[in-house]
Amino acid sequence: MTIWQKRVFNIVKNIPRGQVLTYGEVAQKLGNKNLARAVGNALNKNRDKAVPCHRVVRSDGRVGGFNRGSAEKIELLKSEGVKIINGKIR
DNA sequence: CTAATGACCATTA
DNA sequence: ATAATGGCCATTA
Repeated sequence: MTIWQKRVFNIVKNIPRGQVLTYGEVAQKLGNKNLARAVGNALNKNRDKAVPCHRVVRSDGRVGGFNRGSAEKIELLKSEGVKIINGKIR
């Protein structure tokens, strides 16, 4: 567990149910929007279900990756009321 | 130390 | 609309 992961998780942990943030938005909350890639890198290693890492998506509306597969990520989001059309948010 | 990798993003063609 | 490109940063080999 690195200090970077703690910073990322603290943001992601506060995402309400049914809401999503982009990797870039999370990066901006950390002070620098260029951290988007590193944010995904941290979430990739997360296996704690207390942090809803499935609520972080890409800026182009696609869901992005997931450690258990993108399909599972989509199902989780749909079960929370997030609308996904043709693999894209909204 | 360097180099490669990745759940990204904005720009360009 | 899609595809390629360059850049960004933390982690890992």
